[in-house]
Amino acid sequence: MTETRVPTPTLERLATYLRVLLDAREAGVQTLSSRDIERLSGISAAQFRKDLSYFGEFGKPGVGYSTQQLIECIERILRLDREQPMLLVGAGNLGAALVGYPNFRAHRFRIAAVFDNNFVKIGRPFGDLIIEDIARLKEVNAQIGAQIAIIAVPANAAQEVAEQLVDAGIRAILNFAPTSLKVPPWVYVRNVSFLQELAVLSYHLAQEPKHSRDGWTGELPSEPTRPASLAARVKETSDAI
Amino acid sequence: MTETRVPTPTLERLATYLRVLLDAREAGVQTLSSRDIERLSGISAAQFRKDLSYFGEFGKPGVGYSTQQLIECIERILRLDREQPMLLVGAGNLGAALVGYPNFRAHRFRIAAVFDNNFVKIGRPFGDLIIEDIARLKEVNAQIGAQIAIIAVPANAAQEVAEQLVDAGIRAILNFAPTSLKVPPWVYVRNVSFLQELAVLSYHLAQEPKHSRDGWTGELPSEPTRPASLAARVKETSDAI
DNA sequence: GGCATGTTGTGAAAAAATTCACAGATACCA
DNA sequence: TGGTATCTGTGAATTTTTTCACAACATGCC
Repeated sequence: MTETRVPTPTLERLATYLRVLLDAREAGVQTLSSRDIERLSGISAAQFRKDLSYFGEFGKPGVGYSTQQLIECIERILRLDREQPMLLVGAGNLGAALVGYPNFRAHRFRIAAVFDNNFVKIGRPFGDLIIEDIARLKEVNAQIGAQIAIIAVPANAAQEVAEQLVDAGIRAILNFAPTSLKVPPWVYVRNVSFLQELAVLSYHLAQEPKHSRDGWTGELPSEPTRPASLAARVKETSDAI
Repeated sequence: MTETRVPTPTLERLATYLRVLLDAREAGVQTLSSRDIERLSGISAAQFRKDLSYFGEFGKPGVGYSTQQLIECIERILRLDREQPMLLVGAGNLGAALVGYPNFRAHRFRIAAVFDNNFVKIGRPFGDLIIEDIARLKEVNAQIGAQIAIIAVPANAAQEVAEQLVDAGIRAILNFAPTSLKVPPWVYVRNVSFLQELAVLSYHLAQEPKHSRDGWTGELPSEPTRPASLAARVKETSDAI
């Protein structure tokens, strides 16, 4: 493992591995092999091992990976081992969903401030926060020191917001607006596009199904070696996301 | 262009091209070259041409692409040329954001029914709709005939929901729950994970900035040949997503 | 110890995706 | 008409990512 750049797909999968590992720890599983990960995540065992190999050696041949240890390693790699304050711009429905998203805290992400440009909303409570005037973005972030921001405003406002964020010292942006942001090279942007996702789904509907229904039993190709407790199903009314 | 399977990244980019084309049409632009697309989308001209080549020949050498014509072609490819009813499961904050998402309609996606398992919510209005009992999923979809569904429930409920959706005849699922769904091979699933996106951002914060700030002027490397109208900025209070 | 079983880490091979580079087509102008 | 400039479509080259396959290591059992 020398000084290679890590592929983005690898980073994306790392978050999946972490989720699986946390579930396993919850279930009291001390050790997992790469094949266990494959079964639990749908990502191939070889892929998993290769992904980890970019960062070092974490497993023990013949045994597997210590759940606890690997969790800690991945959290360190992804910088999930420290509190990460974030700025949210756009106090609409999506913003509300993000502010209320319960899983953020488990990964030490915290929305530290919400901004909007609608003077009717400014000053109103929003989750635990008060909606701030977008004009005060730089000022507020001077206190917070967030490096990550989430853009949840309409496309026509997104570029301007991005520029304000960059000015406020933001180095990474999660952009939900359907537009291509132009930012300086030291700012990293990831776009989330619901329409893009739906479009890809839609395309696949058009294709002839390559897989027939024959032979599908509804049973998962599971290995009976592990107790079912790992995949225990919580069966109760549970709040939607 | 023979019978090749289309790469998924190509499909994802198609939605981006479409967005750019719609903006251009709105601005009255009749024709676009692949380099225009590159400037507007950030995706390279060669990539754009290669992507289209999977589906046929749409441009005119020396001229470019007819905005209107290419829009129609991409909409046909992505099956965006017909009404597409969808089922939404999970009437939480995220569900609310999706039901209220304005851009769906422009692409002929329509959330036709919302389901939840929380008896307190069932029967209550949700956007234009009434929240239905998840138990009636199959029954309701017998009327609607949706092929696409969106899962916006917590991870521990997602697998069960997926199975009910499959039973109700759904063929494509957009999954917001942080879990790996097991579905029959004729069902196509795409996962959206906010945590995954944030984790990748977080990782990049850790990396040494490869790009120094030197030479960044804030100016985009734009070509002055086209009128600014195309990138006209709407400057007003606009509702967040 | 010796052997059977199971697992990792990783070069090498394969597959997939992107970029290059250019022939050929179109438009425009003098 | 010929010359110049522009732009597409695509085979080939390149780069990136995934998969394969196996040596080396660990464990448990007799």
